[in-house]
Amino acid sequence: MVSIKDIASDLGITAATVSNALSGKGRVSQDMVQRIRARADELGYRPNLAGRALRSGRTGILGLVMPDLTNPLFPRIAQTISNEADARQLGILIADSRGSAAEQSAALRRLLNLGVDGLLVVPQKGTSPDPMPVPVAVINTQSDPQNAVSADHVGGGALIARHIAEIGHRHLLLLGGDPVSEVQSDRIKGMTSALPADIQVDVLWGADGLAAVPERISQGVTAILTTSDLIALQVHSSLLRAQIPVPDRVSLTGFDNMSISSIMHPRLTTVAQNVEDIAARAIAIITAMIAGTPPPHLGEVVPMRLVIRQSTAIPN
Amino acid sequence: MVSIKDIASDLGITAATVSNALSGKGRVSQDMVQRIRARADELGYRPNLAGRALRSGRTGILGLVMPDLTNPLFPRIAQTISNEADARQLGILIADSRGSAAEQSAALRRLLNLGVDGLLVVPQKGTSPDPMPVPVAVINTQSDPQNAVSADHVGGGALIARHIAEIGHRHLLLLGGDPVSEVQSDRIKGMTSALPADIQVDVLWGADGLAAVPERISQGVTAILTTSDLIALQVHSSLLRAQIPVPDRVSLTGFDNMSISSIMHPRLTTVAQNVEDIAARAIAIITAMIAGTPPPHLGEVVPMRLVIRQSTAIPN
DNA sequence: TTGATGAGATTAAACGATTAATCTTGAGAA
DNA sequence: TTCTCAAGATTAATCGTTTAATCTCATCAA
Repeated sequence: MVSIKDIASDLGITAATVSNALSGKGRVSQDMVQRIRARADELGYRPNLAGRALRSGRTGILGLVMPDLTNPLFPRIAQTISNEADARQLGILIADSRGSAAEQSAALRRLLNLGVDGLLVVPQKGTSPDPMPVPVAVINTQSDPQNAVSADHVGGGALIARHIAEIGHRHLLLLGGDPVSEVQSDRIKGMTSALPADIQVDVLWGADGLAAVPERISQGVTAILTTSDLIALQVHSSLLRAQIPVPDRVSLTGFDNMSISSIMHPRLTTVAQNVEDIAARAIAIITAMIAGTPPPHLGEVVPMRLVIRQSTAIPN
Repeated sequence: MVSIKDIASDLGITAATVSNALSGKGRVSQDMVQRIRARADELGYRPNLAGRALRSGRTGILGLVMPDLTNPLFPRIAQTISNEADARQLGILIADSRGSAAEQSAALRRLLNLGVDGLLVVPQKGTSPDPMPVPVAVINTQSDPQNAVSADHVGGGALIARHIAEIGHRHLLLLGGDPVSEVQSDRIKGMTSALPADIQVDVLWGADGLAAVPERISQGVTAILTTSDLIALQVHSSLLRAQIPVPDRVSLTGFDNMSISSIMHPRLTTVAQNVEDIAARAIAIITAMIAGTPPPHLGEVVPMRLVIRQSTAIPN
């Protein structure tokens, strides 16, 4: 590998001048800068990050911890954050906290050992990351006091509930995966708080809730609002089995606009996160924290967008 | 951050002794080793990777390039590889090559700049990674001469085709996404080569193939074999729209045993990769290459496993 | 002529870990 | 007593980059 010294001895100058020229920091003549740049390109010079990290105390690598990479939402976030990081010459080490708070702590520790400058954490439901020796930015939801930036889950819940109310449904079932999840709780909260008082609302959670679906429909529920496209897919599957047509007999909504939601039949009405915006803000915040400058707009939430498809209809 | 020097001055010895004690390399008395270990733990010492990398020329970080993180198969592979790497004290930088060969080259370059010791590449369909200054292990399929390890896609195709033939289907439609993909071609190849000569087989690709599904069914096709669960889901969706029941009128199979395949209704008959085994072998191969020792079993394929569910049935 | 000034370069130290070479000490042998 | 030997430690250099401090000139003003 070609180092700064190779370029220097090649041009009969010292390493310091090369460093100054390439970083644009010291005083180097225009002419010299040109020649150094040209020679560096010719030799295919790539700065050695280890050397730089050792001197500067920064590795230029961020850690990203996600609760479950097999949930299609998270790879999308990871992908977007990676792109955003690339643009700033940063690397992203992705870790999966696989369902448990203990795994989350272990993942954080591993990333620290690898020398990350800062951490982006989408926390396990119901947990907060332990204090860390490097800056941490949490991506969760507004009810988490640690939240650095996130989608407006409350607002998203309100959007979809209002849509369902507007098209005439009067008896709803809200179905969440786990009330321990702040995100899902906020979504449910957003739904309930946006609904007029004359609408009857049942809230159920988890597998029990899923199992209760046919019964509730027989009791008059005409719309099922879930906190995730994955849950909606499961509901849809159980409705198919029970021969209950969507949306003719019951309307169904998801959350997060995953790719399956537009492949399903009927295509699913859902709410989309502005993943790009969230990723950009998260990176902006963590880089500011690392640089020691005041991070912009801590705790801000990014509006969600209602995506109306064929799984919701006027009740009959 | 506490360094080796802190421990040394703390115990009134030199850094070299601490390094020797912790790595078990030089000659250090048992007693001294004990004391150094104890003090290191107390102070919460974590080796600085930049220092080590600078001296040793190794960063302990591998790059993993995948074609599309939003395809649920790849996060699963990434997750498994990360786990395997963790166990060996290695870090994994994940990059997404997002659908194009150009993106793939760019991703490889970025990972190189970040100083990875080696690369694991699941290549874009129809491409081979450019030659690299660090070892590269390709995870693709047996027809790729560069393949270091992969699932036995041909064998997997044979498994599922044989199953369909055995339960009595005599007119099949094989549906692939893109013939340029070596993986998908091998799967189709495996299917066709395993089928008896008296079975009628149509092979179609892409969106045109998908559109032709109802027509082919009217021409007597009783089973549709796809090269991906995602394609199967799309087929299923179009069959639903056309009111063609699965598996009563037509059997349907996928590939890769993604999580959606067991959520769908009917649950999808598919073929599973042994992702853990592939990940373990891939890491073993790349670490051997990096160490300069001969890599074990280059080009081996890992058997796939048939997963029979409710989307396939005896034709009527 | 002397001094001040500043552009343009160099020197040297530092970051943390590793390791070959060297030094110190005590024990045992002759 | 002197010599040998090895265990147990230290010394010093090295990896590549950055940067504060310093040096060398040429230019220009007084």
